[in-house]
Amino acid sequence: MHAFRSHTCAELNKSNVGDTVRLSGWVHRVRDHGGILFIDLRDHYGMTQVLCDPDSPVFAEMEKVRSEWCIRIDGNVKARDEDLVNSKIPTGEVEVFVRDLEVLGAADELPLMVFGDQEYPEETRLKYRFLDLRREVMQGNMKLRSDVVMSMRKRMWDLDFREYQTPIITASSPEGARDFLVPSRLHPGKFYALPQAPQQFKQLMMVAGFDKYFQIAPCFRDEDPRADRSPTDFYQLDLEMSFVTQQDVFDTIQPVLQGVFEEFGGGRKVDTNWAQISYADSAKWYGTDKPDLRNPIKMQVVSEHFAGSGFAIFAKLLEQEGTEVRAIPAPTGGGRKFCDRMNKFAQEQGLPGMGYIFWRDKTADSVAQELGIKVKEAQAMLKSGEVEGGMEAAGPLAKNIGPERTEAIRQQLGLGVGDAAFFLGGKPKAFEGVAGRARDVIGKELKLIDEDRFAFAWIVDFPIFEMDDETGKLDFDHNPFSMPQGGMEALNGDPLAVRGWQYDLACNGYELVSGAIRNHQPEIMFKAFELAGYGEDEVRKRFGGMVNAFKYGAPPHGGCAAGVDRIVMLLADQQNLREVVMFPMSQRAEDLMMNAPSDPMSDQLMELGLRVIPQD
RNA sequence: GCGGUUGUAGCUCAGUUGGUUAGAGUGCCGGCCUGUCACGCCGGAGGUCGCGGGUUCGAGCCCCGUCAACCGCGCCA
Repeated sequence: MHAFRSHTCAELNKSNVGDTVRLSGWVHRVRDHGGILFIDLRDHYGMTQVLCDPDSPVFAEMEKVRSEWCIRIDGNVKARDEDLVNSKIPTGEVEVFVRDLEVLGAADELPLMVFGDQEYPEETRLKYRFLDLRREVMQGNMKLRSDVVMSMRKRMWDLDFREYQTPIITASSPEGARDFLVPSRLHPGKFYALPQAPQQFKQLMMVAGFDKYFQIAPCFRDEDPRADRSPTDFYQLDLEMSFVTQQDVFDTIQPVLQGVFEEFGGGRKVDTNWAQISYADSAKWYGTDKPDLRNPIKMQVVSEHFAGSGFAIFAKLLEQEGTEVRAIPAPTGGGRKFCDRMNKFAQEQGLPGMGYIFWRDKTADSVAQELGIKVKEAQAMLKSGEVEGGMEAAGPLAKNIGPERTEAIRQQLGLGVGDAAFFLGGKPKAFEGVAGRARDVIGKELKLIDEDRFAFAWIVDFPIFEMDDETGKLDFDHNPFSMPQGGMEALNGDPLAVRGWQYDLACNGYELVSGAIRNHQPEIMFKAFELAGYGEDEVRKRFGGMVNAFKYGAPPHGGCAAGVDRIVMLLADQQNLREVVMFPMSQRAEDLMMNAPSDPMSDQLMELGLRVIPQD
């Protein structure tokens, strides 16, 4: 017999009754009845109940094993009586009577239990990741991740893409995120960098004529983390193709991702029509470039109703250049308590507040006020129909701007009794972010979001440049490698008006994909960099390899990269990336299990010609 | 760098207006138990209430500072 097992813990069934078997696994749970002892033995594949009584030669030893010990047992497969079958596990019709036991690895008292669904603090889970990973949910998440990656690979191969590896140690690229630097021993004082993405390499592959490239590529960025952003490294389904337009890239990647979501989405609805929304519209309607389109709320500009109105704050504001007032409609949000809570939310987010109007059935209070009569009389008149009921607008804003403007707003937003609308004013850049987050919160609180759906949209027409408000300097808004729409001609006009062949894919409020048709013409590239304040020498120094390559017959090309971790996170229905990463860093970019980062040995530093500046 | 939340037994948590010896569940140790599958019953050990300072007759609780974890902002071509 094999040294460790004849079967896995998921394999045995009625057909094995009478067999002598050998199983290895972990002690999931012990139920000791004195004269009889049950142990659930678990491995990667499943669970088998093994048992023991004083007839077994190893009964005394079996009584000593505890949760999460790794053991090997030999025994006989027995059928369970009909009333003892456990229908919860596939092996529930049988059990194994233990005749021999070998403790392969005993376990100390556990810092976290594998059994059960107790929640544990991240710190504990990360420090004892190997235990955390033994839990059923985590085993499932990791298997899902592996399956998703396999499916992506297969789908890409089926589209005639091939997977090529690119360097992990490369040159620092000055644009974009912060690089991880790697000191060079052979060139003391010089540094390599880990790639933020294989961006330049994949473009060089296109110049080299490979036509269709993809890679499940590790990317390294030294940026502060978020729940949906790993602080050190993450994986992308990276792809690039030659002789394509933006639409070609969309038509290529959509079936791949849609297919993956359909395959692993557990029956949740997957959008088949992916809208294309301009960056400007997305900002206006949703306050973000990665809108959650499961949320039906669409913001609207309502400046005209406030200009010159009795609401002085907005009326005055609108006299300034570049300002506007936007409304966030909130269907079913028509209650003072909810509106006040949202106003408070805006204040917590750093805005002065968020005005609101809500619509309700006319109350006796307001009829009484209007007619100068007692509330009781008003009640009676409403009831008898003497006074017409109907709808009224409530909230301080409605009073200030008067009934006509209020009604015009209501009609524009298409709202009715029981609904509310929130208003934000100023320069869009200053309030858009908060508006977007408010839209999320409103959608969640009012349960307007269809949780059972993956909602996709391409966000297109990103601006190439942005103006730094403080310095007044132009800089790249996104990435400097994108082709401006309109080419050289466009760059000779107003740079802030130039849009790029550049796009993101938004899904349920996450940016899942980012990409572009690349700028493969050196003159256009130099011009773009020049506008952003980088001279030709500078560009040659920083991107020399690629610029040089573009002088030798560069094909038009483009592509994108999809965030593998985020895709798996959505599929696994998790809110945090760490749930789908085998060995993630903590929020402070530390590996609590491996103890990284750590102090270097002094001879390591010596060899590299480095000295560490002490931090007080 | 900034803001929010949290920090009490190995683990998950409760702890009232500041008031006697800080509790529960689970795990651990011991005892009983031959059909459990979240086994049950009895007993026991286990605490720098994150850390430092302050207010008070008295602090787990109030104040100040600090550390850590997480969430968010800035940042993320």
